[in-house]
Amino acid sequence: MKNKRDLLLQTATQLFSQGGYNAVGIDRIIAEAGVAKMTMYKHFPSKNALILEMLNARDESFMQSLTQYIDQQSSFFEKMKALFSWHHEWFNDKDFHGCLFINASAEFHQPDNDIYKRSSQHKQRLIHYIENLLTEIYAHQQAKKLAIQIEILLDGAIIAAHVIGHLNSAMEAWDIAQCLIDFKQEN
Amino acid sequence: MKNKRDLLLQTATQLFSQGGYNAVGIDRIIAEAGVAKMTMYKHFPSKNALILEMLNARDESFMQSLTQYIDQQSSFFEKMKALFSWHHEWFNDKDFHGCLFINASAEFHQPDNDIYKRSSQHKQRLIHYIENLLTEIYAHQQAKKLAIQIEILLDGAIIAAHVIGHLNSAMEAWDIAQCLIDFKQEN
DNA sequence: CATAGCATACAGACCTGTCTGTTTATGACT
DNA sequence: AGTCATAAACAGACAGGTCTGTATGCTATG
Repeated sequence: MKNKRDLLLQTATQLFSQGGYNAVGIDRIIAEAGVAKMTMYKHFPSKNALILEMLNARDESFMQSLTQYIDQQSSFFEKMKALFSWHHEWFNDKDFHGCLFINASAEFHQPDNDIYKRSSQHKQRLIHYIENLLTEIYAHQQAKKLAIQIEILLDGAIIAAHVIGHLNSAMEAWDIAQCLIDFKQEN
Repeated sequence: MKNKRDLLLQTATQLFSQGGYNAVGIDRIIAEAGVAKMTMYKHFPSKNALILEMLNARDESFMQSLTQYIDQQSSFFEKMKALFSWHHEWFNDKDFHGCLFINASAEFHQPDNDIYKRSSQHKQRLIHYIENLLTEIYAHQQAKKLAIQIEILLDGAIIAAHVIGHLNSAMEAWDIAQCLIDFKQEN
């Protein structure tokens, strides 16, 4: 049997993803995880704390999975392409229910809310990673601007996949990115 | 005094926008609107029905405002630019709390949920409108593909503005669009 | 024996939707 | 113009359910 804390985080990730944060209660999470309520409250002092820790874990596994996927490629062009095809695979997973951070922002968007701030942080971390990828080709200033634009493409693709059900959106976004990025300087 | 039904819809729009759908209760809506609970339940049989009607009204006013704004322009280039600058103004409104339809999809994303279906419908309606704009320049097939890509740009900009707080995202998206669209055929 | 986890009940708050009875506005007829 | 019937909105209590978080004992395993 797994560590109860990780089991709770994993169950919470799945249920919050499927049902939303406010709609899914503590009782359902502990029932699905097969864990007593007191065990959960020993590991996480509140539901909000559970959500925050779950987002932390998700941020970590998201970035790790993405970077590993991209690191398999060597050329700049292939790396950028991998950035989009990783998203394509994500959207076409049967358990895709949108981005946990975007969805969290939808439910908790008071500026001082920790969950909201954590979601924003995740997106900024991703932008920063993309920016680093781009510095292989671009100057600092331009990489910064392009990173934000690519993040716009990726988030737009997430929404198109989730809300509209357009499961090819990541490839559409990649089309746009190719038109946006100048690959001529490629090494 | 206004029509109570419209007053309720307007109050619901504001409160759901600020606080989210599940977090805002009926009691708070009727209190803010200064309307009795039975009056609300006479106009809308349930909270879900209120949300649906509110989304209908928002869809209508959204499209009307956008199309009026765009119709002020005559050239294709200026119309496309207006599409993005309308969004820019929206994001920089002090009452901007993200897209009501994206946020609704985040809270209700069971495939058979009416609210989810309504949200998807709104996005599709917008895509269709953009597609019509594009047919001025492009062939049917290409306009269809481009419309989806531009919708990806707009939704990405919404997320960047709402989640990351990047209030210039609409203009960044417009930059991308200009690189995507061929204006040489402009009349 | 001690620690971790179990089951379950409970308090208190809140939520949706219903019920009742009162007040106000409207509008038609004399 | 004045009167009265009808409809709409009002206030507020209430039922039944759900939610979070706490408290209490019991069990099993090392």
